Amino acid sequence: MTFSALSLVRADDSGSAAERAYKLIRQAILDLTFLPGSALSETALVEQIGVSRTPIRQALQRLEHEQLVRIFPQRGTTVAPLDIAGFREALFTRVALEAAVAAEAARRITPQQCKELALEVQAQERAVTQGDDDAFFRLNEVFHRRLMAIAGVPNVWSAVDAVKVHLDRFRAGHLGLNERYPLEPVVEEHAALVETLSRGDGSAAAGQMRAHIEKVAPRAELLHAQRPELFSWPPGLIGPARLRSLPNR
Amino acid sequence: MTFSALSLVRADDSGSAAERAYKLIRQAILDLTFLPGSALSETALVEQIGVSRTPIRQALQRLEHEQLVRIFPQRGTTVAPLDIAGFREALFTRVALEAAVAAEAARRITPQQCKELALEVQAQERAVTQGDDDAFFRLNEVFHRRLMAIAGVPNVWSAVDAVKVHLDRFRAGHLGLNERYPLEPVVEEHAALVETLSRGDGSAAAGQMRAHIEKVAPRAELLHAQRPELFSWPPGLIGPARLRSLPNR
DNA sequence: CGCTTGCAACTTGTACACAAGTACTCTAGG
DNA sequence: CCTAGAGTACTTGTGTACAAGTTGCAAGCG
Repeated sequence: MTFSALSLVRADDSGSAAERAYKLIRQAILDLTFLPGSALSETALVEQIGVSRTPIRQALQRLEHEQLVRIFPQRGTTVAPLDIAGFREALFTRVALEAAVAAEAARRITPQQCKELALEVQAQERAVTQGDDDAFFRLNEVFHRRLMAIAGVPNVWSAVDAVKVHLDRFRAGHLGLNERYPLEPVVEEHAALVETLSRGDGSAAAGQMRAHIEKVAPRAELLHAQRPELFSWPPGLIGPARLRSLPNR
Repeated sequence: MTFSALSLVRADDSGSAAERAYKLIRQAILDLTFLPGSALSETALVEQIGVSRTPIRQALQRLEHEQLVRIFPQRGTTVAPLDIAGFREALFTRVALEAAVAAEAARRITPQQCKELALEVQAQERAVTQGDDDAFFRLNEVFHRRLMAIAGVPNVWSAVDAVKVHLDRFRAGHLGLNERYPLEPVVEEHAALVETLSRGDGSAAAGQMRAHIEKVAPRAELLHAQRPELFSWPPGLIGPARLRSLPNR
């Protein structure tokens, strides 16, 4: 196809060509424009995105590092299939980090910061009431990052971010399913967490955070039942048997 | 200089040129062949390593992703200085993850696995007795990875590995200091941990692991006092004032 | 009919030339 | 002597040609 499904997503010309390519390909993988298991041709991406192979390759290598694609030297590049084991491990990682953050935040938080967090939760509530899911997800991310700043470890977010994509891949929005994940309880849990933090109860805050994040756990099996084809290597492309026979990296 | 300090390290011709360049540059940064804060010229690395700019650039971008170098577009690339705040956050991250792993491992471990762990600890003891520090560090890594496998989350190691380098940079071996970090207590802590795991006491195991890893905490301030020049941008190269005036990324 | 072998069409990996942008220096003018 | 400005020598970013390797098919042979 000459017309690019990618450039229709958004004509974002900010940043370097490599950065643009990275964001476009990443978004296309997350919203299933590129299906898990399908082959990614560098030359095809060159035509679709409109930059040369160099920035394309930079983008693909970043994506391989976060395990969204898999590069087989001299053979091809594919979108990584959804993976339940990977989901479980990403969840474990995020829970461990954010529970520790919550505990530390409870020790350090100031009354002023409590008020600010409460205001953020109110903003989240408004977004949910208005049905603006995208706005809520942004505010949700801000909220979790703020807790890390309060705990004095703002850069722990980068560690969370590295695994978060493997949880977000299972979001219904990305999968084109109609089932809307109910957001009201999420806001309530945030409010309860702020209350616990204000009491300075670290271990309770950690427990609440753990439960809060683990609420997404059922998604994996649910979607595995609904869309099993997204969890395996499709036949006819780069054969999984052949690839698995050479388990590089 | 025409002669390469890098190629003298080891003539490793395995893997792709990019992989080779990555390992060589990374090792050179860790053992202070390339000093923190110093400029890294791509063309100079081309001559030293003997590959073209393309794999060099791939390596530098990987290193930037793990925050060992910093790339300033159109200006230059520098080795990241040592950073106490980064050390603290890396420590926080590793402690949170490994404590959670220890707790989960305590729930899942089998008697057979207990015996295997005990054997590993004995091997560690032998390495320490023989003064083979490198062997011990390898066995230490194997031990921590084994716990993750037992806990059912083997890939959590990649998250630990991503921050571990910012702890290892502070190791005396890398810094060329004579102070030898006493390894005997480390082995004892491992033995005690295995004993706790065999009892299935998750919360005790988590606490022991936390204390075990946090033992390295004093390193940061200690070395900051001894080698403060490694913690800031040296003057005369790419000036920190100018760089900081354009805080991109 | 089944197997082997060689060719053709892909893939990613590497090298290199050039483009775009920055910083330092030297010179000319006040 | 000091300052402003242009030029030069760097830097990283990008495009592109070519090298190395793999897959699949198809023709030929036993």
